[in-house]
Amino acid sequence: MDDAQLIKVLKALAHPQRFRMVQDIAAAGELSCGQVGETCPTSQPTTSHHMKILSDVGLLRVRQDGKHRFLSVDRELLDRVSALLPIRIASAPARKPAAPPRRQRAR
Amino acid sequence: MDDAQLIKVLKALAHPQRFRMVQDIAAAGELSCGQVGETCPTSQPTTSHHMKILSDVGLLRVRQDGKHRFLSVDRELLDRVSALLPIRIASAPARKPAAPPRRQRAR
DNA sequence: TCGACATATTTAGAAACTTCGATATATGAT
DNA sequence: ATCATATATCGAAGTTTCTAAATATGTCGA
Repeated sequence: MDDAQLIKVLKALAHPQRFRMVQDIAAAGELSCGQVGETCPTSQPTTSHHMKILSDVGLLRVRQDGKHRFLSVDRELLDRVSALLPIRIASAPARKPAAPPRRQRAR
Repeated sequence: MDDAQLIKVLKALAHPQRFRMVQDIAAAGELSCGQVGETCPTSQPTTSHHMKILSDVGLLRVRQDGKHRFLSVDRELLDRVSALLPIRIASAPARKPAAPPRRQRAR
């Protein structure tokens, strides 16, 4: 997983409602979309939209069963993100001055 | 640190430029605002804006020295966030249906 | 005090995000 | 086939975030 992907996962989690959805699904092990919606204060389309964001980055797995879609949390991905975060920040290569299109004064 | 604060830190990190700034500062140990700006493709006000967001959530420490402000990464906070993330998601209490202002059908 | 440098704030427009109502699609039951 | 349920998509309004130009603030040295 590269930095860009890591950042996408962080962004997906950095929203109160999505964070709670992940918590709820993790607590239950597996929930249908409708069950997740029951604890959400927002409309069904909004809930669906957030679930898409979470599954797009891989945090949620989707299993279809009849007319239901059951969601579960990919804990392995979550753990990988958690473990990677400090590493990616601590051991990034030092970078030298980038592009010149800038207004800052060099010393 | 409660969930809301955790989410704020994640949100602060979930931006490519801010993430890189943290990486650069961590790699150098300490950098002045101007030095950070040298590797940023954006204007000085924008860079300053992002630094404020990062320091507001506590990810960056600021030390003033003369006319320079030196930034360093609070690795302890970063480690705490990293360690807390899977825990907060894995061990959140199960929640039952919330407020009724919803359009979703109960089963 | 004045001038130069380093950083912050204000202002404003563009872009992205969130949300919802309406509607569409898919699946199982009758 | 038709209908009801479950979920997704579309379109648009409201809000927030990002960005930069202009300006302000603060600090040092002369």
